[in-house]
Amino acid sequence: MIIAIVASCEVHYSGRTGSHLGEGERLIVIKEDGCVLIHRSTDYRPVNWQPGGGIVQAQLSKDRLVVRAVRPSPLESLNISISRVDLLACFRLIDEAEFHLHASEEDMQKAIVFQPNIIESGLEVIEYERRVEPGFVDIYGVDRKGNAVVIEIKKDPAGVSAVKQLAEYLKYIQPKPGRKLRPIIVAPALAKGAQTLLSKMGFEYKQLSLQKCAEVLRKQAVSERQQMLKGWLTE
Amino acid sequence: MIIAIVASCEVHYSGRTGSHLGEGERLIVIKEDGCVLIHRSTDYRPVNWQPGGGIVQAQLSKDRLVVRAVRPSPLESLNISISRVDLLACFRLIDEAEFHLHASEEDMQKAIVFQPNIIESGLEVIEYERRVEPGFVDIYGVDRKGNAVVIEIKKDPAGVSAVKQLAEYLKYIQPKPGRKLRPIIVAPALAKGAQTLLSKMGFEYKQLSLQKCAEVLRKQAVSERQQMLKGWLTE
DNA sequence: ATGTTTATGTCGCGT
DNA sequence: ACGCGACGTAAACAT
Repeated sequence: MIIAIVASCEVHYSGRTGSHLGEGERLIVIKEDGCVLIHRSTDYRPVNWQPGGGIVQAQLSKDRLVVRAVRPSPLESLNISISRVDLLACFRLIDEAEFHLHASEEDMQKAIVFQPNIIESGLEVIEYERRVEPGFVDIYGVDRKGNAVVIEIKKDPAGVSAVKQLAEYLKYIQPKPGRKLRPIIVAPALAKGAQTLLSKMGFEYKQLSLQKCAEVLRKQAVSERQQMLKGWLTE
Repeated sequence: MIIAIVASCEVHYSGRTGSHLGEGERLIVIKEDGCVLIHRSTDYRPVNWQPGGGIVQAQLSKDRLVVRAVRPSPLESLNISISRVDLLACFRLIDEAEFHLHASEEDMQKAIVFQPNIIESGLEVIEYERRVEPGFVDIYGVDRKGNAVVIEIKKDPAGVSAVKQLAEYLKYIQPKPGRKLRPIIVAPALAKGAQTLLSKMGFEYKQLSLQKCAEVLRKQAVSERQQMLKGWLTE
């Protein structure tokens, strides 16, 4: 259930701080979890609001309709005093769809840590977020032949700056004697000028999409859930 | 102008990261600054959105209405594919009112600077936002007996972290020889564990409400207006 | 255009 | 309940 109201109203807020908004026309939205939004004709953010979880009540007082939303902790209350209603629409929204946010850079890292073979067969991850002087190396590992692998992950097309960043890290990393050091850029794509510098530096590039990582993480979530179940069953 | 649409739709977002939301009924709001909000039947935050400033366009494609909102920088686009519209309402909201947010932490500081006796009679403010190594001391002053007073202001109930922050500042402040240094926490209330640490450190606590500060600032505004009038009259 | 700080930030997670 | 960190944080402000 969701209620959308277009009305002329006055708004008072009092809680962590306080606010007042004089009479004017706004869009008021009240949702079934008790959250309340008051939107003016511009701005992404509501001018006043109340997060869900609290109590919402309405009462007729003199010639105004007063809607009050109170949150217990932290104690704060929102008062909407309505003088005229131009639209009042209630809808029971039928919406069973799952919302899916694709992998961010951190998720790409998690996916590689969980399943290093999405980069290359035989790769083993030794460490991630390894501290080096200028920052953190995303992933540090060893390939099938024992060579050191240093991976820089980008969720956006990797540009010249990504290559330079990786080059910077390499100054502080020494492979074991007799072992090669393989710097690899992992990203969904290579940006315009990056290929040239990449070749010049002798770095490798491995294409990896956000979708692929999301897939791996879904599998991981499933397997973790199964492990948990197994744990309960054997107790 | 504000457009409120209740419709069954599918949403794709692509930009800094990506998301997908399958078919379902939602409330879509499009405002005159080009911002777009997609709300489900719960949650304070929209499930998908686009901040204002970009381009919003709509087109009929086969048997679906596609609304597309693109932001140039960072480049990201929101695609809403609508299969059925249950409500479409447009309003030119007449709303000239000023929004006023009162007494934030900064206003508390202003109130104390303008009228130090709300903290304690005889207090004089020497400096505010005084730079010390780890940050800024909210207020630095001298009490009636010539002791140095260092005030840390919190608009929320002051917790352990506030006490620690004040303690940190003290390391960098030396009172004149023979004078005491009085660290004071000013806040509307003390949070749970703060009292213990406060006593241990030997700090003081002065209760000050946002309402009180708002009152002081109102008086100040009035007196400033009177000063200004007086100035005009004597010109 | 880019970086830094604030927010009635909100939200989720661990203690 | 509190503390801490992440967020498609967004927005304001300074550089």
